[in-house]
Amino acid sequence: MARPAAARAKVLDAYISLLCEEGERAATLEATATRAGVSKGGLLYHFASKEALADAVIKMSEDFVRIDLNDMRGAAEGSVSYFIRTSAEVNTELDRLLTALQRLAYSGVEAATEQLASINERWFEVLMEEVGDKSIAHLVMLVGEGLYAYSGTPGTWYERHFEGNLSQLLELVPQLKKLKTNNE
Amino acid sequence: MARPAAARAKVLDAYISLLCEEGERAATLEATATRAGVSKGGLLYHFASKEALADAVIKMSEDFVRIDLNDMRGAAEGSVSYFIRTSAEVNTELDRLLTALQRLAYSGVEAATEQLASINERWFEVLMEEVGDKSIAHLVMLVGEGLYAYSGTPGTWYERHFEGNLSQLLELVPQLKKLKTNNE
DNA sequence: GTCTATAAAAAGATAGAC
DNA sequence: GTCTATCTTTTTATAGAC
Repeated sequence: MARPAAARAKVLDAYISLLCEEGERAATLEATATRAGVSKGGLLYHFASKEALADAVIKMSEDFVRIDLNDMRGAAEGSVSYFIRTSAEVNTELDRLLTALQRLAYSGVEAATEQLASINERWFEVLMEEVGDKSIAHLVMLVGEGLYAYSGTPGTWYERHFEGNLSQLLELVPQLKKLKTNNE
Repeated sequence: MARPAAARAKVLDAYISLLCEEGERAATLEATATRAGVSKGGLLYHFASKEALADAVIKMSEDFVRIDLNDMRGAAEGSVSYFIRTSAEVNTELDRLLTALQRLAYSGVEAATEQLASINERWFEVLMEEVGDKSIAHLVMLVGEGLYAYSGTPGTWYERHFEGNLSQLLELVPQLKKLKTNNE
């Protein structure tokens, strides 16, 4: 089995797409199977339950996050710029996975909540390595989360006012890193 | 009917609580009715359908947002500080309503998505009145969204690293307002 | 591996008694 | 206004043919 079950990957991709584009309520087994072009029975051969589908999303997110953390640490532009820039990216595989995770978490899937917490913890560690100051690292985390949240929801002020201005935000990064705080 | 239907308010409150604490999937008619201490039939007398419940959340959020926007405009500390400070507040009625809205939006309820978009648009307007510069207003919106997102999900780095440091973030506000951008 | 058919459970909603 | 009983639809999951 050099290339294991192309159908399995199609099902998982369909599930993630539905989560991202239409929300958790729409991501039923039936809708997922249909979008993947298989039957419900076919889907359930690869994923024995809905929980198994969610677990697969979590597992897949972990693979992509590890790559991201590695890239972030090695980024020539610095981890802060890398983090802010990529937080605004849409439709990368990592972004889709994070969005899917969030939809699951907000629907009540505990394991997804925990994975998101773990991811945030690790991003924060890498940022701290570069900026040293806790309050500045906090600020960067907040900006990143804001970018992620807004870029993922078209139709808000973001689309009308912000989109395209990311470069200006990135120009502020060196100034952000020099803000003075009262940290001990 | 000086005090119309205490039960109705209890049902709506139960629904909002379930959305916030356990996610949209858990907020079924049955669970909502049980938490409110009424039967399913009793619930359906006040809210004819699930959609009616969601609509009531949206309507109620509008009332509280109008008050918030007014307070924001009149805040002695300035709208930026007010916005950042209140974005980190948890368990205020407005915060609960915004969280409930978000859960609905991410589950696929269109009207909730639209209401959130409208709210963001109005916050942005008020911030612009104070800071003038688009990029700075963007930055503040992003920080606020980040604070809101993180403060609402216990168990992340926020709880372990940030909580209690809000005052330090607020001390950065005057510096943020003086950042230099290349806006025309 | 994938399908169809079917079962089992959960969720949303109606009807009518009180 | 609130309840119980019931119905319908949707969703999840199983069984077994191909």
